[in-house]
Amino acid sequence: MDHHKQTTLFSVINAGNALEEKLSGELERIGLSMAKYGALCTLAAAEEPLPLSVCARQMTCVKSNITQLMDRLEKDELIERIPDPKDRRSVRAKITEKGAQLQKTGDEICALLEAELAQTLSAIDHKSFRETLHKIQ
Amino acid sequence: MDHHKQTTLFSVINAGNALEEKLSGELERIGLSMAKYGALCTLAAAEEPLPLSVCARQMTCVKSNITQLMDRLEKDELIERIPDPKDRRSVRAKITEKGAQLQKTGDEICALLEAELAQTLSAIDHKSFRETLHKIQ
DNA sequence: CTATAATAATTATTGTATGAACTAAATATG
DNA sequence: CATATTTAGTTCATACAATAATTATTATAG
Repeated sequence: MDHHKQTTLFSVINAGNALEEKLSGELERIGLSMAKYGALCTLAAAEEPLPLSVCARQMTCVKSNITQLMDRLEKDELIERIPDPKDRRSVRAKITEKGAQLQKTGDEICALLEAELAQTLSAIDHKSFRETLHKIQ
Repeated sequence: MDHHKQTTLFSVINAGNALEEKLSGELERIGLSMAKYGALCTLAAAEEPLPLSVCARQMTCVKSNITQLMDRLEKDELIERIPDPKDRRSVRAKITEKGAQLQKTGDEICALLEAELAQTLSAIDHKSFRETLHKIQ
């Protein structure tokens, strides 16, 4: 869904969306969406199964979203839900071997896009560009 | 749904998402979403009712998406569907007075955010920043 | 002219995201 | 200790975006 305003505001928004679409197109070929890949990254970085509420906090989304996302990831056998004996309210998401492998493949795809982007932007100072963008968040 | 990779790729994606979220939060206060505002902008710029397929093309999204979006806009009385006597397959979306007014209010919100962004980025050359971002799309 | 193609829009299904209402369990407070 | 509050997760309703399949109409080819 594109917008066509010639402003810096929409330049940033459209550039972000264009890259997101490109990345999500690549991820799709290995059966991942941005949401699934993001969840797998969070779980892979954690090195221990995370409570779903922690996932929601780290991924800055609401709990109900995580519930559904984990449902889909579980159906794909990329994670499994395990009960937490310390807190019987809590459910922890544990990344499977299959999930960990797919996450790594996703990282490789990101690295390729990052390299491609570096080419596109070769004329400018990446670090200052990134710092500028970071001000926006 | 945030991602946390420290790359230029995700700097652009996250910056775009941050601005989009900010804008959509402001638009929400006048009852608009990004999708609704985008459709109203397209129709307001056209100065004549547009066939839904033309809307889909201009907004780079699929027709089924437009069908649903126009359903919601029609329920809000921001557009109305009118039949096309020239081609009985075609349905044209006509922006209402209420829709046109809301679209203008949306433009004002965008202008405020653009000004705010200009402040944030005051140290850099906006034009070259925009051109850099434009390479990405 | 008739059979076939292409086009316009809708419906149905799925994925992603949010918020509200709910259940169960843990924690805090009187 | 009993009650109230908070926290964890799910379910439900809604919005938005995409795909595939369907219907209706128009255009094209033989």
